Amino acid sequence: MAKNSTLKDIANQLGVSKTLVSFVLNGKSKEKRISKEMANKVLDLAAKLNYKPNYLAKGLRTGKSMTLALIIADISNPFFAKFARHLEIEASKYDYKLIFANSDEQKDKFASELNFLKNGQVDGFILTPPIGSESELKALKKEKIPFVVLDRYFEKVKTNTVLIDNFQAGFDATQRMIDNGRSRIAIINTNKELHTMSQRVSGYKSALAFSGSESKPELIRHLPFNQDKSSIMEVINSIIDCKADGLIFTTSKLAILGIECLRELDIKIPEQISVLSFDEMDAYRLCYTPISAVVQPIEEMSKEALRILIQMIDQTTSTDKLENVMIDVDFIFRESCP
Amino acid sequence: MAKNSTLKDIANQLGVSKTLVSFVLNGKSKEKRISKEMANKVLDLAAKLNYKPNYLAKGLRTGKSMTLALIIADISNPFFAKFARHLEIEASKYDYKLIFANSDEQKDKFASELNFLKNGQVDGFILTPPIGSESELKALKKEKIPFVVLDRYFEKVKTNTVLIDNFQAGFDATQRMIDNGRSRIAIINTNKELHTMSQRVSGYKSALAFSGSESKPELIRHLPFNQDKSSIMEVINSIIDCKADGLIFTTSKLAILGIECLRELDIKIPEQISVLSFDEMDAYRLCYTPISAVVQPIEEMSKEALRILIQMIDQTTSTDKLENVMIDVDFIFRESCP
DNA sequence: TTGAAAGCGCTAACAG
DNA sequence: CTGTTAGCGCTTTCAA
Repeated sequence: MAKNSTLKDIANQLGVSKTLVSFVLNGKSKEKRISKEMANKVLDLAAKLNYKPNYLAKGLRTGKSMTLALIIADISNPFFAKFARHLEIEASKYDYKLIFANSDEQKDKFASELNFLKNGQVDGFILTPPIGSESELKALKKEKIPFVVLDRYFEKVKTNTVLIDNFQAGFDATQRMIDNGRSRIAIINTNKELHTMSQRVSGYKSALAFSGSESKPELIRHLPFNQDKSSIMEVINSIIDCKADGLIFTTSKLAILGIECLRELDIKIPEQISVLSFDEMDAYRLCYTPISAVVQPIEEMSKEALRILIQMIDQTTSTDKLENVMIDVDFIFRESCP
Repeated sequence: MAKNSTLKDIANQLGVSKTLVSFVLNGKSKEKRISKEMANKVLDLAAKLNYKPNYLAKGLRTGKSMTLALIIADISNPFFAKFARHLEIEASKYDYKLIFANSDEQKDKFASELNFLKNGQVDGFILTPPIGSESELKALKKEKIPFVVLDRYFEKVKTNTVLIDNFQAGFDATQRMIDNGRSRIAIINTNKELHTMSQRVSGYKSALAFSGSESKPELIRHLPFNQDKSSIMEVINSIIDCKADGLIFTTSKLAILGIECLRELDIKIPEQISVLSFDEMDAYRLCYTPISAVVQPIEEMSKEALRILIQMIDQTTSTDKLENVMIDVDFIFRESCP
């Protein structure tokens, strides 16, 4: 690794002090009333030497590493990959770098990744913690480490959180099917221990109740975290036996696999069963099937999350004003079938 | 941000020196012949104080940040997301953290991201550089910064590189269609300036030549970087007019969109046109269409890339033995239709 | 077996 | 307007 030029190099070659160079290079020429010619000399030499500040040194001194960490379930899940994408764009706007790690939705892995990164190398965290991470979040709060929770909600610990109103989304989705004349609407869910997920089902139930019909247990199905196609096939067969005419998938992965199943069974969408999916339009685009969807505005959520996080970091020393903000970003309803 | 406990804290509380504590905590008790009881006292207190080494300080001192950077086209592209996933898993095995950035396949963005990260904060790079990044790579070499190029090949600059043999893959894919009795095989390509991409087409041509038939220009089509469905539709219509009976997509994005087009045109796969895609089985799985595919073993490629990179980093001071290794990872041929 | 001290590159009082 | 100095937390000679 070639040695980079340092502040000292510039200072020495110019016969001035490191302080002066530091001021100029940090844009404090005005503030510190440094002569224009001096400033220019410094700037020129810095450019010529291809000077790059050493962020380790800077960070060590200032206590800010200009690095954020993102701990998500799995970066290869397109939903999270899109978050990563937009978070990186936003972070770079603030001159922050982004480290990421995968928790695989496992509490222990999440905790160890988090712990590994809690060492002054990271100024703040963006997290989608797995079920049961309350104690980790509480620890972070106690340690006053800035973090924001994305697309997750923990009833027992107040945090800054960015998500859509999943209850409302579930309600609207169901209402829409009711409005379109569907009366036996099924819902297939997964990760029901996740608050956001259970809220979607609550919204569904509420919409049904609101319209006078009551929800039928045999049409409400929960699958474990790692669904394979055969388990979905089983559930779908069972809801078909129950004469479902509408079907809501609470995740796009469920939808993609589920639509494959419907195809294999020669069920027509939306004629025989009207289908709606949460999260993505991927299910629609990739399966080339006319369904509607509740879409999370990933870009906007990322922006909000980063805005809050940066604010928290900047406030760390001052008043702790920004506590426990819950940002409900509006979800988007995409229609593609009646 | 709560203040973490430091080496000094431990040293003071135990009435010993920082040196001693450092030795113990870095597992050098044996080597430095430190008494067992002393070592245990240090270890115990460190655990009690929840001591975490400050990586900024450590890095500043040792010149190693234990951080790698990944600069890819776009993390939200599933192909790259999978790389990110496996690279992170591998990196953490070596106790490395991973920063990522997106180049959007733009030379300038790539250069500026790279430049931003070249500051001692990063020990090495994993790169999929866009077309025209030769000078950046040369600069890295000159600066002796460890890096490995993934899934890209630059004829004009020798680097450590990990990729599949795209020529061979193109050859095999085509050969396979020929073996299955297809005689008018079309190929739709994109990013033809990318060496890996043009190699796929070269392999295709070579297989045709090898079998005695010559390649027909009207069946070889190149699309620009950002393809939309309408441009693909146009190309597909044209190759159908040319009576193609086989079709090779050189990327999975092309395949996914292309298969949608074929569906809309009511072309039967594989009866009317036999389809093969590069890169992923996503096209198959998601479109639920019987096609075959050349699959890149992302996990293995990631492992190789990281193995090489770590080796380079460790060797930085010693002999520069590891120069310009080209790892050809075996690709996988997945069959699903005759 | 252990400790003192220097220094990685940078910033920020404080002093002139 | 510019310089001196101390020190962030850690590793590493060198000395005891």
